[in-house]
Amino acid sequence: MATRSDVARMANVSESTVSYVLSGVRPISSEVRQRVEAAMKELSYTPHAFGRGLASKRTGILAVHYPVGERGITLTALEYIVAATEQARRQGSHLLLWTGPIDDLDELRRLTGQGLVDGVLLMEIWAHDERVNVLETAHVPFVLIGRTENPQTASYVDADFVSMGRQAIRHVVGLGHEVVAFVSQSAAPSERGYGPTDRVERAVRAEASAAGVRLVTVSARTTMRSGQAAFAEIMSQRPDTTAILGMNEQALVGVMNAAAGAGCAIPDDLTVVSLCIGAGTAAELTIPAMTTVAPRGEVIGALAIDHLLAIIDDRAAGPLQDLVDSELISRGSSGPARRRARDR
Amino acid sequence: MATRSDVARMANVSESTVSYVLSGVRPISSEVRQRVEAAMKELSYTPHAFGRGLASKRTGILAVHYPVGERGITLTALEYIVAATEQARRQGSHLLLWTGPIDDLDELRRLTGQGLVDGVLLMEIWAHDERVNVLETAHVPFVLIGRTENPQTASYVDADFVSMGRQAIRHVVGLGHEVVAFVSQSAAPSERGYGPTDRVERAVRAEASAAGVRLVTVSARTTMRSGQAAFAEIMSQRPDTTAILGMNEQALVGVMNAAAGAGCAIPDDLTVVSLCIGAGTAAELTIPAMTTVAPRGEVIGALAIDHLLAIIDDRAAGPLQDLVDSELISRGSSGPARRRARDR
DNA sequence: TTGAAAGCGCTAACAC
DNA sequence: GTGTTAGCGCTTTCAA
Repeated sequence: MATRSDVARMANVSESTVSYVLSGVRPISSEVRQRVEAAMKELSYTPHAFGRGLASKRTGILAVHYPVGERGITLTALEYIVAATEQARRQGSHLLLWTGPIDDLDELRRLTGQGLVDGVLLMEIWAHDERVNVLETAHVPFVLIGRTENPQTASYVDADFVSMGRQAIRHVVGLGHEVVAFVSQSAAPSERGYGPTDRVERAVRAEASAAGVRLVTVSARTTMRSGQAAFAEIMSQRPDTTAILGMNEQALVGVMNAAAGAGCAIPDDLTVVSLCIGAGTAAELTIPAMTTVAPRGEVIGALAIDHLLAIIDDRAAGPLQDLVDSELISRGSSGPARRRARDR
Repeated sequence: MATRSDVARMANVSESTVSYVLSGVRPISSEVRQRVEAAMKELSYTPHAFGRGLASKRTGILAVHYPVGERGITLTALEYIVAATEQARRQGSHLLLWTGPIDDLDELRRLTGQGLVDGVLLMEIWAHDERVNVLETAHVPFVLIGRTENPQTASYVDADFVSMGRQAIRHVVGLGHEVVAFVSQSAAPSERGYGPTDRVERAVRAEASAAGVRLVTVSARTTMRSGQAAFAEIMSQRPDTTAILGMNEQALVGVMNAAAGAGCAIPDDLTVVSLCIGAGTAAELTIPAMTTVAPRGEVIGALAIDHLLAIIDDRAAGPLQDLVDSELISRGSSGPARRRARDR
């Protein structure tokens, strides 16, 4: 591998001149520039990342922490990560993936203490997330994908769950539905302190009451069986329910299945809308495919990287905080409310 | 951040002694060792990765290239990546994720030319994969997850697709099935040169004929609708089919759906087995859940990292080539063949 | 407009 | 068993 001094020798200039040609912070005569560029091409010279990193205090490496844990990784989360990777690359940085436990703060300290990374992206943020403190005291630039309960000066990019609930309710209201059920997610121990589910639920409630629709809420675990039970419960509580929302895909698959079993056609007799906060994989696998309201992962991931780089480059005045609108994708599972329901 | 010289000063030793305490390649008196360790703790010293990297020619960073492309990323692939990340961490290395196009060889050259990474893991290997040449001529250690048509001296870890086909056939044969259908995956343009689908299909064919079962093959695209059509086609060709295998999840969901529609109960009337080469997400979302034969992603990912580190450390005599057995997970979609089928 | 030289934090001979 | 020192490849002041 050619080094800067090889290039300098070949171009008959000093070593520093080569650097300045590359960085462009100093005027260079076009004659010298040409010689240097020719030499670089000739030797197919690529600056050495570690040499540069040592000297410049900038490594060009960002890390993303996605604690895989028991929940496993979801396709939605993956979308964020891929988007972040691509945006980082576009901006000339590399992205390092770390999947260790969320509470392994020592490892986080070690990772940042090594001076390996310029900044960190944090995912799966808890309401009270210790990682924030660790990074703040270590003075390591970071951006949350998600939010703590009180982000204060922390920079974040998050899906706008309020608008997510609003979009879902407005969608069904626009289709004429008046009695709507919400399948909420019963909190597993591992969910404690994880905010999105609560936010979505509150938003759905608020928007439903603002729109004057009757909302019945039942809760289900993340299994199909539980969704089947939820459907039965809904129908016994409010047989006139014409639309079911939920943010728990597996349960919604169970709901659709139970509906079919009960002779209830989708979307003719029943509308189903999935609010994706996590998985995002079942929508295309049901018959009919599920209408979803889902975060725009590619926007969130890329924006988080932009913010992180802005902070690293000291271009950010205060904390950078953004909520990104979700996207409604109307597939086959939602349609106009039945006459019958209206006539009632 | 404390540096090595801070530690040396505090412990009243030379700077190199600090290094040797850390690396252990030189005998150190216990008295000195204690002083040094105390100083390191006191200053909460973490060796600087870039300093070490520059001096030692070892960066402690590995890269994994997963070309996301149009196919998107699958959960199976993700399992490999997460397993690799965790194994790398366990071995004291970091893993950098790169998702650029498979044919962006210049970017690959740049990545490795920067001296950033010690080695590379390649995923989604094509039959003729240019990346192999690029890395070989650049003398960058690498390991394939998958195989080229002729891997020769390249190290790889791959799922054993022959055993995968064999396991699936043996499973249904063991359950008494004698007429079996195989839903093959019609090759999309983006699949050209991607080997696993072919390997599985050949293995299924060979094992079926060895076991003396009748095998009818139909092909389907990766959609439910296509799977529904495939079911119809199978039933018109061989109405006595009692088991359907496939490696295309979406199509299998369609098959199960069409079967239900035709009054065909699973697993009582029909057994369905999914050979997972890619997605691996639908199995838990059908009713009943699908029996699968799937690669052991956590084994493959970890083994690939071990091999890569062995090559980097020059511990590998020749190419390291491994096939990893798949795992049959019997869920609800497979069961004994109906009497009726046997009586025939 | 260009060159010289002092580091960045660490490793690994080479001395003693 | 321990210290000294010459780099690793690059950036960036300071001089010219």
